[in-house]
Amino acid sequence: MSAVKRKPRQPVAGRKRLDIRDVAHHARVSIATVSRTINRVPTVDQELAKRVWKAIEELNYFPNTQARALVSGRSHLMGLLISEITNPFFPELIQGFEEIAVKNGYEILIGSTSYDLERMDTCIRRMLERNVDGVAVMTFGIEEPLLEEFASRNIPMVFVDSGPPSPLVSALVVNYRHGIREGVQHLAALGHRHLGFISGPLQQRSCQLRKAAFLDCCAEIGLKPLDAWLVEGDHTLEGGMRAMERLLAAKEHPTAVMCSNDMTAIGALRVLSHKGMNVPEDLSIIGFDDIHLAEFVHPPLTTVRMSRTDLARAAFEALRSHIEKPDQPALPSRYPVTTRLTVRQSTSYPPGVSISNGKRTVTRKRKTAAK
Amino acid sequence: MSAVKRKPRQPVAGRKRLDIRDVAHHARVSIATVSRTINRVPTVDQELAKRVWKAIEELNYFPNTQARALVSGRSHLMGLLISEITNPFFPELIQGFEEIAVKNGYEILIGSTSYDLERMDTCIRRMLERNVDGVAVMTFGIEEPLLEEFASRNIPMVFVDSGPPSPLVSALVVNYRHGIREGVQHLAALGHRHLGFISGPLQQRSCQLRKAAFLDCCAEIGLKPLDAWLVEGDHTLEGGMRAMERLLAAKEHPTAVMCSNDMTAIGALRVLSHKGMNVPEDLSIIGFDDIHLAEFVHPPLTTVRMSRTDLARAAFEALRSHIEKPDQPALPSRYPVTTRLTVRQSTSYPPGVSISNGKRTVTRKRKTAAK
DNA sequence: TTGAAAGCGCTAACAA
DNA sequence: TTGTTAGCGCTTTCAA
Repeated sequence: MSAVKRKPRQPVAGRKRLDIRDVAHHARVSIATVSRTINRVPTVDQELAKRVWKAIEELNYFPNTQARALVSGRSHLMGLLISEITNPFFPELIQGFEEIAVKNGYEILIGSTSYDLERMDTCIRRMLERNVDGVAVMTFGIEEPLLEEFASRNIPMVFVDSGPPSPLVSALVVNYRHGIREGVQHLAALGHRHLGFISGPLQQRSCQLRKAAFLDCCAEIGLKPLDAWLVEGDHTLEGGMRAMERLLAAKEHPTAVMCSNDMTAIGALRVLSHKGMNVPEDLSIIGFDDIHLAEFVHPPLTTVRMSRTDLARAAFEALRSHIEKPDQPALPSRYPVTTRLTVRQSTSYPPGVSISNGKRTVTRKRKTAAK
Repeated sequence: MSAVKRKPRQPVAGRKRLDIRDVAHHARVSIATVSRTINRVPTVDQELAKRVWKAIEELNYFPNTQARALVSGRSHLMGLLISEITNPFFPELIQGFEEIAVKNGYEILIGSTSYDLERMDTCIRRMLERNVDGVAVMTFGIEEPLLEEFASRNIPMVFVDSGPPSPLVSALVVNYRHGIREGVQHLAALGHRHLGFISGPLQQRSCQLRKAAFLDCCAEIGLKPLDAWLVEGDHTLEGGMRAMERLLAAKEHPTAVMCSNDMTAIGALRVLSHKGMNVPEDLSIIGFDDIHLAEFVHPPLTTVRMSRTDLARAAFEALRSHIEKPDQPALPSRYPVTTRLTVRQSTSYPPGVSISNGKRTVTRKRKTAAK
């Protein structure tokens, strides 16, 4: 009952921050009013609000996020689960996500799974412990049962291409077909009839979709790639090299190869260059993603662009609407993201077809002229 | 006085997590004992501890980080301030830092400044708001007065190459000279006398140091590069291209060029390839960093390796010792990080010197043979 | 419209 | 060795 005098706890040496009481005192109002002002509750008197803001300004106060999170049950933290931070696609995605998240008052917790179950588990645990308000699963199709942990706690998620159906889960639906069709038709228009495809790891849903889109788009125009021209890579540069070597080992090889991502394409380019083959004269290559680097390889890569900014924005918005309007009846649960071809210099006529179907065609220069 | 019955607040629909009380109840002990058990306070009875762990296991309980942070004053969050997440050097650094941080119970908050003062300010504010326990400033020498915000709050910091002197600040001291000397002497041993250098942005301390090390190492062996051979880049691929073009515009150009980072070197390689010049036959190139990509450009890049893992580990340890042993009298405040040359295929004899000083030398193949 | 006060889940001081 | 309890800084209910 009686207030026993205790020595006040000082958590870490001298690290005492200003708190809401200091502001309240300075502005001669109650802490409740300060809280309401900060949270822009409309019923606060103009005059008082002004005093509060002035005090905040003068003291350079900002609220303690942990306390806020503790009491409100919202951490303003979003988990961002990616495959591999060293794949250049992801930093670009992170950048986009971070930008929009920060602008809207969220912080992000990045988890890099490296396609490893145990790491995935650690990432999920970290996110659970930090109480993320939502999770963007940008691993492109490794949907683990592990993710049930989020679902069972009613933590919203957003997936790419897939994801368990649930009221709190949305999906970014990437229209691979659009860009891939442009790519296939671009090759066909150049005269290619022998197309190959280096896929990503086929246990990933997204990689299956890309490959299927490629095959369908070929079929649409009556093309049927040989089995030996369909090789599985792993979305790394090294994997791309290995895959291209396998492709070239076939008795006949295609005159154009589409790759499931740009790193794969860059690996393919390396192998061709090592073997003394010229791109696009001897073989055309198309990538996928349009990472920054794509423009700077030799030759600059023709590729299907999937915008990181679009992806990041859609993922963020999907999560935000679930978090902030949890009882909205009809939230969109599918967010479309499109893809489109960017033509650069890794594609041209197939060998020996530079004058075909009556059109006079200009042969490309071997070396790009220096500007 | 009287306990008024209130409707218990339910923060977010159904998101009720288990708390320490549930565990206490389940294990038939007090919450204090649960807390002590979790925090491994040695005075807990073995028997009780066992019961507590069992309860934790059975309930799949884990503590609420925000509550812990609030009461302990420690967020177990470290800020990681980098320049540009899309520069491949940084994801590799982040990966290393994240790995060691997570293993030790810390989470990281990444701030990408993009060399922009305003963004830097935002990053600092975010870190302050989230109450980071320490900050690793890996921007390589943009020390802003803004960082005073941390110092004035007694938040430990670690810098690369520099940083304001203070008891809570440590510095990673990179021995640029070691690797750069190896590079310069490697070139000299091959017969090069005309060396150029493409620096990074010279307002960065780290870039000044690299350039100075290069010049000193040249001087050591009696070499003095022409002014026209010392060009400033900006550590991007595009910047490297521009810089190399400027270098080639000089009346005479050097026979070997060292670059302040690998992206710059890769840009330089591009330009040379566009101009039809062969590396290393016409010009040798050395990079700096040894990013993953360095091995995969054409030709594979000879470069000075600065280990991201070493850097990350040193930064983490520096912060951790300040955070966890704040009153340790003699903490190391300088952590050495070394660099060393990795020889690949972008360096060779200067043109026309392939048979020199009596040694018979093998001319390199133009194309690397395919394996 | 405002203020007092009850917690959010936890740690740690103190009492037993 | 264990339990009781006062806060950590904030939001929000309730009463005024």
